[in-house]
Amino acid sequence: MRYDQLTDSQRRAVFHIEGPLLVLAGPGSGKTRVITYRIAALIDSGVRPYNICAITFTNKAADEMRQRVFALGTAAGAHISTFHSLCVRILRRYAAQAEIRSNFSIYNKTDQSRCIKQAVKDCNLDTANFRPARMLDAISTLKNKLIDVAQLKADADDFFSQTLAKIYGRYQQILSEANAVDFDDLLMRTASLLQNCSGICTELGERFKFLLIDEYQDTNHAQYKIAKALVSQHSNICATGDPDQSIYRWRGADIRNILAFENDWPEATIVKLEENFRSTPNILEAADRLISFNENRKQKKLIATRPQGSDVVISTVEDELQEAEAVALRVKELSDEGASLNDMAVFYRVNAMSRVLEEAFIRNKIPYQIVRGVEFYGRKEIRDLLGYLKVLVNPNDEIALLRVINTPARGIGKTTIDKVRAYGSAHNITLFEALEKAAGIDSLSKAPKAKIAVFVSLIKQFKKDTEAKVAPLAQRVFVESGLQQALQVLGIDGLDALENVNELINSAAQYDTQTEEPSLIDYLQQIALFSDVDSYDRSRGAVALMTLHAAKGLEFENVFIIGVEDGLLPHERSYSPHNDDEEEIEEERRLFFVGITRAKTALNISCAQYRTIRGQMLRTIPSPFLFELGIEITEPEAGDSAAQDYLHDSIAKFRPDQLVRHKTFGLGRVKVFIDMGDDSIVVVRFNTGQTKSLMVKYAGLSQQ
DNA sequence: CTGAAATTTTTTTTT
DNA sequence: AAAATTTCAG
Repeated sequence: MRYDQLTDSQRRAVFHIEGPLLVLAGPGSGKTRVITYRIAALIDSGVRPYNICAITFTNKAADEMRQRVFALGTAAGAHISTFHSLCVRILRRYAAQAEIRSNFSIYNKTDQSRCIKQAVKDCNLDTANFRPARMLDAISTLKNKLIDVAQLKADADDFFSQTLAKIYGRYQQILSEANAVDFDDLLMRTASLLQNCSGICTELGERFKFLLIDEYQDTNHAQYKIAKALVSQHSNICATGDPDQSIYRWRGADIRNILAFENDWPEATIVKLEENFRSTPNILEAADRLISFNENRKQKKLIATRPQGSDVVISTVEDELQEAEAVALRVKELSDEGASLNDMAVFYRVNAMSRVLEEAFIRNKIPYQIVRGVEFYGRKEIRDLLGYLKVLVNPNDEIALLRVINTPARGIGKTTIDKVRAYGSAHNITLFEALEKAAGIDSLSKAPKAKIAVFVSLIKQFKKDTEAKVAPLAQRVFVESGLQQALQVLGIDGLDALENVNELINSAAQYDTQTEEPSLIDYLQQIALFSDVDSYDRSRGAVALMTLHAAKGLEFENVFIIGVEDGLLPHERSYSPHNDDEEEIEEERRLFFVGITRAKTALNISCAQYRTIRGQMLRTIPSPFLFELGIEITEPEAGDSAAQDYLHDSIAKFRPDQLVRHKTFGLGRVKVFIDMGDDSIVVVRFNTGQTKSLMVKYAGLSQQ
């Protein structure tokens, strides 16, 4: 009875129980609903929830899927997570066979970058010729293709590959000494575990009798291999996705996985979902015309089911300031007409574009949220506290140890650390072990030895608590490590940081209550896999600002896509000097397609004539994609449109304690504001220590 | 050893 | 323009 609302093709996907199934689902085709109902149908047909594994693209999507399944009234217990989370679970469970200790650290970009620099240095190579970022990229590509060091060494036939093999080898060695893995390792290690240990492969195949993978167009080779291994006994795989929405090629996603599904599983049933229940015909026509310019694709229809709506608007504006102002004004209008801010979003190609928007939203007093969750965990104070926690769980984690050993400053400087490291590598022990034996290191004088001893005992004190709940321990570490005091003495400058740490401890407390068996290991491994959209809260009554990539899988009544200019979308880097030009341009086109198809009823696209890029105001060229939409482009109105006026007709007002930024003095806080219309004066105390009285009209202060 | 200042580098998207 | 890194002064 509860399946009544499904269309025929959705029904076919939902009730296909046994054997391989590929659901080619266009945007807005109710794919998520199909997956949810399919899980329910499986359970209705007698499958135990325990035997179902659904893989989503983000943690957020996994959370929502769990809630949806729960809302259908089916028994809980199906495993629903991202590929990476699943791999963490598997690697922890079969740590011994995977040749890893289960308390492994997961290294992010910053950590990886430290390791690769060390690796290049250890190989006696110059970081100018072997750019760390490029090396990491190359290694990531190799890992996604499941090429390990030994294989690269065997295949390397030119100088670059041979050198890369050396760096790769050393990099892996550094990670393994730190008992750490990077994101790609999670997949690669799981893939090789499944390949080399047939017992484990069988065991997991029996556990997960039904595998569902969403966003299959964005799986990479490693994920493909893992999926294949998991279903090797029963072939109960259901992949859902849309080749036209593949936007992660640069990260190793291989669109061939979805295009060649029928080759892998010749008996596969294929269901196409071409009806679109999301967008108005206007929007769909634009999307369809755009994507049809891609050569490399399978024909697919976009069938509109909604009645015709308003036109898609493409407007040209003077520069990014006016673009942002125009968006803000339109948001206000819509909001005044009764539209919900929750249901509006602005998409852009690069994160740097959010700043101007943010200022416009603040100026217009419109609530907004920038969807960038990982940024929170990148803050200094957060990484410092997490650094301590990581050391507690995994004392081999040298990156974390080096981070916290002298944070807050406790007189253990570079020279001291270098001596201890030298001792450590000479005696083939880890840095932490060397610190424990610091008293016996001859090259150290008395003072540093004492300081090290204090640090070591501090860590050992904390360690007694690692089995308990996370939040109290985090709180204790924050206080007793001296981090809290270091922030408190900063006074007003440390308030934001203190606030952030509080937020972290709160979220840890939430983890403690929501998780069945909370543990510090699990907590750290989970937050390492946090993604941008995971922080998005649709109920916050705020307009969402995010990159086009983050927009994947979401939908909004009103969508704005800004900066549709050549060099930005398509991004200049996709006109790479080397190979595959067309492939990359097509991916950019798909990215635009994804953005457009998020819109339910109104879509505003804009393109500025000038844009400030890296501090320089440059003339732009409209994106070639704009002309592919088949929509007339609105030129900027001559004279005084509302958007052009805001800079001239209103002198900004400030209030005491407000944060402002000055071009040369930097950040400061308003002490006094004297409102005299055009001649208003503002007194600001800058972080440099100086206090200045400025004429508002000349100061060029930006509100923070 | 520390913190500030000067210099250099990097500039797409992110699980 | 912002971030990362190195150098410098105390």
